[in-house]
Amino acid sequence: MGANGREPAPATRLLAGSAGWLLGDVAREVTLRLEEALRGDELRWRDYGVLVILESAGPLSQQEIGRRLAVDRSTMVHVIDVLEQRGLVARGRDRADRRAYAVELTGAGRALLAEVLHPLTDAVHEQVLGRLTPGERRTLTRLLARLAGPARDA
Amino acid sequence: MGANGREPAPATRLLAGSAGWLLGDVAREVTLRLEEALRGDELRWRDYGVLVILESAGPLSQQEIGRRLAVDRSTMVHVIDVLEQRGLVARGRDRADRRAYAVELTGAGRALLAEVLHPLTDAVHEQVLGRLTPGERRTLTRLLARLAGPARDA
DNA sequence: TATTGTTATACTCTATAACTATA
DNA sequence: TATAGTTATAGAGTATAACAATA
Repeated sequence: MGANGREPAPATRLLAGSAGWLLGDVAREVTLRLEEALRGDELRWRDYGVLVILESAGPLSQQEIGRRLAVDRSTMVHVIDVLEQRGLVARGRDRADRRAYAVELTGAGRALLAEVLHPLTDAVHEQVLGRLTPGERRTLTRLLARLAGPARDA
Repeated sequence: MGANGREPAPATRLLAGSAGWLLGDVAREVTLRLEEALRGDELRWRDYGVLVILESAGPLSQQEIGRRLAVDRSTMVHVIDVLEQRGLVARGRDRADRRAYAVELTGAGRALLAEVLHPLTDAVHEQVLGRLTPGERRTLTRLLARLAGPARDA
């Protein structure tokens, strides 16, 4: 009898009007479609985040990965457990600090990203952004990049 | 020891680059700031959504409100309980269907929206969008409005 | 004394199922 | 028989606190 799959935020399409609300609406749609797309591989948005971080930042401790995702280290234990059981990451030891793991992508993890996950998310972005012309898209990207910068207070 | 307040989505600023990821980053920042701003009035994003929906769509049943927010009716019971206890909404009876409530804004609810909550969210939007010139902002709004339309599949 | 990973535990959020009163 | 609201309950998700190994 549920109305939800397992979405993070409510779908308040009613509030639209200003750029702020529209932003939320569009982003929510992207997120929902991404979660939906990843479901086929039994991955959550967060799992994908771990893999992408490891791909771009090499071996990291569990705590460091959690810090970048705003997830507690105690929560990371299970997240990494699952990814390790699926053979997508491996817990190596950090030779400089034997308390910490050096979590790294396996070949399988790297391949899954390149062959499945990245194309999947590209496709989702394409579905949503495809309504714009290439020129409009460049404009949008430029404006959003201005907004996405660091510290910005009124 | 937590890394979170109670955010919905992880903060993966690392993935930025394309419009799709930037969109998520900016929207996440808006959401975090909104939750933060509403915390002062001990309201969650969802509570605000209920009030806004009632403001724009008049008295509605709990189930209908839940449908618009993608929240189950069993969950709505407590949401409305709290808002009612705070005197922001009232459970009237739907005279056409005595099974259903006709939940409506009270004067206090309407006043809180007008005097506190709407200004608050406007301020948050201003903080994030304020980096753009008025012209850029109009452009952004126009582009997002194109994206926020209904059904759009590749 | 501080930190990484771990575990046990508790708390929050939300849905499912069963119940009631209506329809 | 079906529906709105309610309640009890269960599950997912995630944090806090305490512990072992290491720094």
